[in-house]
Amino acid sequence: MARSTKTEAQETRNRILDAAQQVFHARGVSRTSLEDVAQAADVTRGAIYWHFKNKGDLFNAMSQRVRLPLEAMVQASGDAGEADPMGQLHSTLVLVLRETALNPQSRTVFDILFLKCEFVDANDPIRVRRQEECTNALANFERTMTNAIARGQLPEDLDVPLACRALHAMMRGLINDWLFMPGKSDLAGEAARLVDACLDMLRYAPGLRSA
Amino acid sequence: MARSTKTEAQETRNRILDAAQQVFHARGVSRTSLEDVAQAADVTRGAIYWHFKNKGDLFNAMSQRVRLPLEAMVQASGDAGEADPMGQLHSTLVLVLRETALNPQSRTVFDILFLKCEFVDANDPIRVRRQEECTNALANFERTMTNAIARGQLPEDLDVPLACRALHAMMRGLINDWLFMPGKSDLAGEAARLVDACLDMLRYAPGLRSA
DNA sequence: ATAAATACATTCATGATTGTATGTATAACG
DNA sequence: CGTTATACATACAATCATGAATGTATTTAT
Repeated sequence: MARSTKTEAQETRNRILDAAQQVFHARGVSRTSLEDVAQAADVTRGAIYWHFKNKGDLFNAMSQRVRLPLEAMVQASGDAGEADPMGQLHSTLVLVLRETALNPQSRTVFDILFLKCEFVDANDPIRVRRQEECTNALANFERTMTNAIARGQLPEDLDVPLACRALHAMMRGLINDWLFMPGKSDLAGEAARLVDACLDMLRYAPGLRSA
Repeated sequence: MARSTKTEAQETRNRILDAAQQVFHARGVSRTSLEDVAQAADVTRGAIYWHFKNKGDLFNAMSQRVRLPLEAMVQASGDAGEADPMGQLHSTLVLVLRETALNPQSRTVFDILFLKCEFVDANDPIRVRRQEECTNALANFERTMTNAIARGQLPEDLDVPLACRALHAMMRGLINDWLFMPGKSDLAGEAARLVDACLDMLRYAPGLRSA
């Protein structure tokens, strides 16, 4: 009924974000009203409208919480001075898969992003952000691969842009398939071998060489 | 205002399906009301409720129109008696990618299925159907690969289930990435080389061999 | 200590959708 | 040629979600 201190306000803000995450996951984004979120967070809609502009703003804040750290991880792996670029890439990709599979919060948010929300128009800020993420990941892959070529870890005639797209597709497909068919595979357990296979593809697939 | 002949009724039914496809694509599934669909089809909601039980039923019918033919294609490629299983698999996968990229109706429906609808609960009939499709595709891949191994086209110690998952992930990822970042790559043009790369991975990647 | 800003709760007006119920002109059928 | 089922259109009731407006008890700053 009243005003709380600033730290308490941050707590309620986090409670709202947690509640949104849970309810979005359970009911899908478009089907959940802010009233649903409010009840799950044990506040009223007034509190939500105080902290966030609207549902889109809330959704955005929720997804950023999980995606920013991962984005940073991928970013860090694109260091052009890395002495063992393929080894670094390998451990980063495995980490991403394992984080997806084992960290409940990451899994939940990815589940929402992949299966429980709609990307309507091309200018949807959330979609634009994810596209930027993709572009970023591709750029990091490209840096890593050219570095790997320079150090003899990848063939010189590798078609780098094509290889980057193939690698990215594989990673996204793995996460997508695992989320879509839960319990049908052990992503965390197979992560290392799957990433091995991806990187082997870069090394050995004639189809990825330049014409 | 009145009753039309049976063939005319089928026409209106198709008009409704076309309209649904278009409006779902433009506005996203959950944001489009049946009134929107009705206007786009130049009928009233009464017509929609006559032909379909509700929005979910309409959505289901719309997606089946496109997916059934593709499913049949993949199914046909899983023939255990095929003399050149890898060649057959190659042309089928290329066909799927090209169909996705070049057939506007396929592209639109896939765009809806991948980006513009929500898969809420595990028992959602549409989701169950897609899961069945995946399981089916994986089973076909498995038949093809064991056949290919028998004919010396793939290494004997290939970890077939893992390889199937890798292949499926790659295909889904390619389609997903292309839909998500339209205009950033030429899926149809690169289809053959990308599929080459996938199948090369099966042939040459040590990471996909059994331990 | 007082004024002002804060962190919410409550209330209200409005619009949007849904499913159903009912009306109706006509095609199909015997 | 009359009846019946069909293929819709129209009308209705009920629910729900949104956003803004307003109220209010503190907290913070001065």
